[in-house]
Amino acid sequence: MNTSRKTLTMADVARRAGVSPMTVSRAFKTDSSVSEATRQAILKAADDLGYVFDSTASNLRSQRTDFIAVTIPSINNANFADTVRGLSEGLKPRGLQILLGYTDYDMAEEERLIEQFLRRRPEAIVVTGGRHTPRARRMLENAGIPVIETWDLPDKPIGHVIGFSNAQAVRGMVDHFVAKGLTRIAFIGGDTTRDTRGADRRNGFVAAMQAHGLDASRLIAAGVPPISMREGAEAMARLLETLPDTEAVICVSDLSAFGALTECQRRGVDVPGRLWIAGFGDYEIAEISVPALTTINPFPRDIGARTAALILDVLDGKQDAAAKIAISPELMLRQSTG
Amino acid sequence: MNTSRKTLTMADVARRAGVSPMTVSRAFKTDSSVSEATRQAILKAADDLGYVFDSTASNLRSQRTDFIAVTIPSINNANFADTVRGLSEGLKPRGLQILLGYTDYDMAEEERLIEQFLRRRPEAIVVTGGRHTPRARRMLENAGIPVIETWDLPDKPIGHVIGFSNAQAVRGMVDHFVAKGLTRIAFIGGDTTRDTRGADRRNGFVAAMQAHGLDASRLIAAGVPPISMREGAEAMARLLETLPDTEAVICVSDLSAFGALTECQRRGVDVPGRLWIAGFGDYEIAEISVPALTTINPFPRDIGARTAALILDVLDGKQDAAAKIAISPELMLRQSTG
DNA sequence: CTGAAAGCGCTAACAT
DNA sequence: ATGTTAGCGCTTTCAG
Repeated sequence: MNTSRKTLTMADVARRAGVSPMTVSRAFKTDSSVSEATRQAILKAADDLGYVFDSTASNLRSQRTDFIAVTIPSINNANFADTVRGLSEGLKPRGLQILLGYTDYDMAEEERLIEQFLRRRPEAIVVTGGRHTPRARRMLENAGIPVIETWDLPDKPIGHVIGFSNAQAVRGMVDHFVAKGLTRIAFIGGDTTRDTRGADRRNGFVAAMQAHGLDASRLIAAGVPPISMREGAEAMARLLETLPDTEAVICVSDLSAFGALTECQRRGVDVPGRLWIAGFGDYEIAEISVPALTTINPFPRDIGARTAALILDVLDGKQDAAAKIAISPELMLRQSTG
Repeated sequence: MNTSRKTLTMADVARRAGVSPMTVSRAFKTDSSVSEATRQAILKAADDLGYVFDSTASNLRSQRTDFIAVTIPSINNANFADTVRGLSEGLKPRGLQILLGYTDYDMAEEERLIEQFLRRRPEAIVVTGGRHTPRARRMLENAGIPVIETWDLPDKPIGHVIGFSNAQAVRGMVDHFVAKGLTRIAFIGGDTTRDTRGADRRNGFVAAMQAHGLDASRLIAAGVPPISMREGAEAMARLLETLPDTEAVICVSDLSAFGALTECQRRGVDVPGRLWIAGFGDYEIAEISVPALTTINPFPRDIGARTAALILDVLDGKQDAAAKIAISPELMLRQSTG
């Protein structure tokens, strides 16, 4: 590792290539007007010297960073990872780089992250969810860059929105169960103070049950979000002990649903024979587990891909009004529910 | 969204607070010498105006970005996510921010990413694995910043190393199976050209089998890494059809191992009664699936935490020699292997 | 504890 | 197609 060499600048490259620094600068931009011979000579000189372009200087002078700031609740979540992948693939052709941070499902942490990110002068900022601390909201409103809220359809969006109603998605599942003749339906979710999307799903469950005139009190709290497989299993154990006549369980995510399923397997409770189980997210495990899990697919990758496309349009000036793009989650019926 | 307001600078804040820009600069640094009254007045003025500190200018002038560049093979992998979490938690107290990129298990993509990252002038760079393209290697060697290779123990490290031998970890599992009297052992892995750690695991399997004088040819290629649960299931289907007398299968990861297990469940093949299955990574699913999966825990979070600690030491000048920290993966014996 | 001057390395703007 | 000049918004450095 070479730690001693002094920093090389474009002036060094220019001297070696026998041109001005400005020409070096142009040679490093693909689209600019430099003769091909000159460009090759410059790139060769740069390579010989071991010059590395300095973005920090470029960023300041050009007032462009080519960063897109993105906050997600957790880095360890296949759904959000898919969204980031969709985003990243859409942005890469334009040389935009993602500045990724995770909030741990904590709005105070989100606020801190947003502040840090805005100081880095990103071209746009993407946040997960439509609820924020007042200060975070103010910072986003005044950021002077495109703001995109995802994974939700907030009533009062800050800027652009690409998402779906978590409550309504769960309602569709409840409606399906009720149509199949079930009435004793439970919900396994996390502490509602943290994961606002999880809370929205739970609220959707309660509202849907009440709309059908059914008991909406079979609610099992599984701990602090994100709910793990283990916590799903523990919640299922409690459900089986306290409300053994339950006919179906909707879990806040596929991970907790799978955990719940394994608890049934350990106890010899037949799924779907004695109990139906459903999740949320359409993680790979839902498709492959035995039995396969009924779930809701919110198309995480599409959310990312469409967010990327929107950002490019906005930066190109092709989109001036605030966009509101509603994703339609799909109910995926599988063996775990009959 | 306010898109029109012109950019505010420290000079604006200084004017409003009745001080010089330099004092404003000091007020924004926690440790600097400004009277508390002045600092409060300045922060209030900044808040009133809606001023947001500009890191791009700070970065250029101070020649510090507080970025730590990190490349991982995939963003959608719980093991790497845990490493990033450990890293991030260790770096946060010092205000260091992770610049995260994923290579898709592709060394050419890694090279591109490293080049992009180095232009951003990070304080250090962390890469996953110890194999790189020649050019990537050269860039890292000449970067002039600490380089940490993780998740591997390369023969010729570039700088610091924090990891383990993937081959040796698998060897330990083979040894265990052989000690239990098994001889017909198979390996399910991906195309070996991409995932070098996966290839190392496969090589470790072959070497261990040969060391025991056993047939090492029961190798099922499951496709392009990363191997999904579904691909694990498909590989198991092929294994059961072509080599039905196999007694145990070691899979390149827990995800493929779980997929393989589900295929056995669909076919009524008893695990561990007729066949043993083991994975790698100690993902949550290995612990909770029924039967629980035998696996190897490489302590991903520790890798991240120790990498963070090392970076802080190096930046503080407390560590000058290249560190080589060997993690000892642990064999986790569970129901899927007897 | 506070201020003035200078400059980090690049590129916008204007020449030629 | 290439060069010159100036300056992006901070912070280093030196004074007081």
